[in-house]
Amino acid sequence: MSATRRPSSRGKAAPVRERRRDRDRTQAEILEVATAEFAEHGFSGARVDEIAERTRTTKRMLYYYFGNKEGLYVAVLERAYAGIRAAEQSIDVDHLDPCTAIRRLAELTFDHHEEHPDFIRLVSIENIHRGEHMSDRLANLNTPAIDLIARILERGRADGVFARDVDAIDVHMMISAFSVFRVANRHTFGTIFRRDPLDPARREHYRRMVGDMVVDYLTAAGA
Amino acid sequence: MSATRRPSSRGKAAPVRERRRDRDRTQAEILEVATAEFAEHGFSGARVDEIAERTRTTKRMLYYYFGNKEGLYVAVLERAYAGIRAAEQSIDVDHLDPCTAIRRLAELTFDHHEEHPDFIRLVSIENIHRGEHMSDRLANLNTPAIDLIARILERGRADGVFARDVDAIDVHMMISAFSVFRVANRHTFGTIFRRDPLDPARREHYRRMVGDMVVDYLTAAGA
Amino acid sequence: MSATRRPSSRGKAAPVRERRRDRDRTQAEILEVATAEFAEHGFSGARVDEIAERTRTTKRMLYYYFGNKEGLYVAVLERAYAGIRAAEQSIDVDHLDPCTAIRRLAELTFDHHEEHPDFIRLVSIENIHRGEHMSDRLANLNTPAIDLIARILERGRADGVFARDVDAIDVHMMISAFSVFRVANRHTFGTIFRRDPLDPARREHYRRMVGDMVVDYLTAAGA
Amino acid sequence: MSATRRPSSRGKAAPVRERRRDRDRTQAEILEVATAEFAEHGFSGARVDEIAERTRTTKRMLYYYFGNKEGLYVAVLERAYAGIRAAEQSIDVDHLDPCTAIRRLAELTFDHHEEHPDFIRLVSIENIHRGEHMSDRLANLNTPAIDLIARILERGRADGVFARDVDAIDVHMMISAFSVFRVANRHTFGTIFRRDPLDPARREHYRRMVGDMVVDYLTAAGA
DNA sequence: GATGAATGAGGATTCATTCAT
DNA sequence: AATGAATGAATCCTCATTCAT
Repeated sequence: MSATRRPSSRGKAAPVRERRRDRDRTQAEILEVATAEFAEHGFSGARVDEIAERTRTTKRMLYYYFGNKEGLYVAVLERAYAGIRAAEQSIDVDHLDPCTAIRRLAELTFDHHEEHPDFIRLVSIENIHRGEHMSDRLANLNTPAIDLIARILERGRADGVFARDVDAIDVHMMISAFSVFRVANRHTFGTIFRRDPLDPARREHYRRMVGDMVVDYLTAAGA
Repeated sequence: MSATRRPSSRGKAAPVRERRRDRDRTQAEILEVATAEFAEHGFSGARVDEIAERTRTTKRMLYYYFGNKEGLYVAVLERAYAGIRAAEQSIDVDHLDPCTAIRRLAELTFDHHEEHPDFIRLVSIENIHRGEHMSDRLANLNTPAIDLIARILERGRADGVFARDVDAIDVHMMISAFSVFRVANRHTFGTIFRRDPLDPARREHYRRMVGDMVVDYLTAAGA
Repeated sequence: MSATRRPSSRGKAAPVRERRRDRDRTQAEILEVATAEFAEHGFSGARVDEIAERTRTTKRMLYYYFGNKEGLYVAVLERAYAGIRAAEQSIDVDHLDPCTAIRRLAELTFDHHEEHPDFIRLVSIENIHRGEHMSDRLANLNTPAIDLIARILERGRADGVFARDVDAIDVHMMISAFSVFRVANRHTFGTIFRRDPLDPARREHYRRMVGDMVVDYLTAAGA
Repeated sequence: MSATRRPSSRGKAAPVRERRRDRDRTQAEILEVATAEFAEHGFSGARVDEIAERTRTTKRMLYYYFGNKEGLYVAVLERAYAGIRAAEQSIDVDHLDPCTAIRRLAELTFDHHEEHPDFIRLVSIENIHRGEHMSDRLANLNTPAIDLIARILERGRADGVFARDVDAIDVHMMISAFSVFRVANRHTFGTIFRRDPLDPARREHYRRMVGDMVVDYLTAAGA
């Protein structure tokens, strides 16, 4: 208790900035908990009470900061997308030859999705809602992955190694499809075919598979 | 229990066979409506009242036939999987050369998913629930697609056209990933990249893409 | 307890009609209580919980029967207007001479409003809401008072006792204004002028006053 | 208390008179906005947040100046009554003959209420609350209208033109009833009888009507 | 005098499910 | 085999008010 109480009451200064930091910290905590709850149960299944209870604040604050359940959900979604954008922005494959570069990018996407199942779940959930909470802000954000792929494709074609006529968005879709499916459809696929796509023993196999898939497609002789 | 069961067969009506047909028809109607509702809103978002209202029977009947909301959902899910099984069972590609055969199969999967978005939605929804409603019955059902692919792979390797070392389930996963993603993630992908994966104008392109992808992968020189 | 339990379980018959009567009785009870609550506190001030608590049923039933708070309010309002319509319908002044008849009608309106302060309050409340809950059904109902007044005016003019050129609706407004004001504005008027308009000691005086007012107006020499 | 009061008058600013003017202006602005809000939605329906938001000050100020919601409402009510008092105080009809004078007064009341629907609404609202916020201050204020009417009645009786035995308060009630009803019950009356009492086309008719009504009543032959 | 963040208590509404017949 | 009425337990949300500075 007393550990969380900051020594704020000295003199008159410093409070505004600190209060704002509190505010941000509180919001961040709410978003953290809400992300878990929405990812676990979907929008309808998520419980506002449950989120509030796992926070140091009260339910009232969720409404104070985010308006209503939907506002909170949208904030969660935007935060999730901001995360993957940040991850993509730190990728640098320009120094690799085109084949290695695109394989590397596929593997990083593969890794990211495996490590962020909650993001994948949120995306599935949002698609069930027909993307109705995707604000324009999300659409207008830059998409680093596409730019990366575009540069790789350009180099690959200049080098003559990529024969396939396809653009960056579709290549991204191919990589995403595989990487997302493995996480998103893990349970139905695993149950029906008795093979868990996330089984660590098969991880390397699948990781190589996504790279092979995209490289083979781009370099195919008959393309 | 037995006290409430009346002999009922007195008077003119009550032919047993006809009553059963009525019963089946009623159940089928309920399942039809429930499929739409669950696919549209997910398990938590679906409303029992809504399902009942769009049926010619009453809410009480849902409980009479399916026990509770979850029982109805499970029945909907099983019916949906039975549908795709039936579709797969009617596929015959044994007369085609391996490359054409696998491409054909990929295209049929691609077509099926495009034509059955509700099935894709139900699968997404069930994965959000971590497949907890996937009964053993679903797991134990035969999986025609896998058998088909297995036969094609065998022929392809015998002919020497398929160099890639991969089994039928993983090939199926690759095809499914692409075909499912296009439908399942249509909205988020479409919003972010401003390209609707289901745009009819791009349909042929994507259909060829899934075939190229799997053929290139299986036939890759370096494999 | 056992007194309220009807001996319904004999044989198989009779339940439907009886159940409906129960239903009607329950609804009537809810409306009775709701009328008091809305009249006392207005729409916003009224508490659904409070209404439910003073009923033999539960809060859930209010929603079952009336949809929501507003639906209940509208039902209350319509029932209140139905009451005054019924009262007006039983008035018969055709056998009286025009002056006596219009005076009689004024007095009956005066009496009715004094005896139904909750109706007057509901009308005030609904006017605060700009009549937004006045359904067309209310507007389309016949208005017995107007017909009565119209007949009296006609006779009075035929007899030559009513010189004033005015129609039934405006005469009704004059009578209503006085009779409603006395009840509706009792408190502010009473406080400011230290004279309670509903003081029984002044009742006869005001009752005669409304009659004089309308008769003088209709018969005025200079009209 | 006194600990929080700082001397404040150090440096250039802080002229006491100016600060008071600021204070008065702020209060006046709050009252203006609060009047609209309370008149529109009633006491329970009014929102403190809404009032604060439409003001240049903050919500905290409402509490600082008026204590709580009820205190603000009382202030609004008193201000509203002060307004009509001021209006009445500027009336001068002593130079007119009694009939013309009382008709003039009735018309001025009629005009005032038409022009101040928010005042009429506040009065209705306060009556719903059984006048519980009418402070003694309101009761003790002088009532110019009554004095005016009293003088007119006296002159009229001295002249022999007013035969009716009635006092000023009751005459005021008759005039107010008509003038208030027309505004206060506009919506219910208008809906039911399909005649808007505030229709500009009928304004002159009603204005003459209130004058005729009171003059006829006071001068009636049989009185 | 002034402010933005915070909040406890309550308020309307919904939902899957069952009861009586 | 069928039905309309009924319901307990949540569930989302709001509101006047106060706290810390």
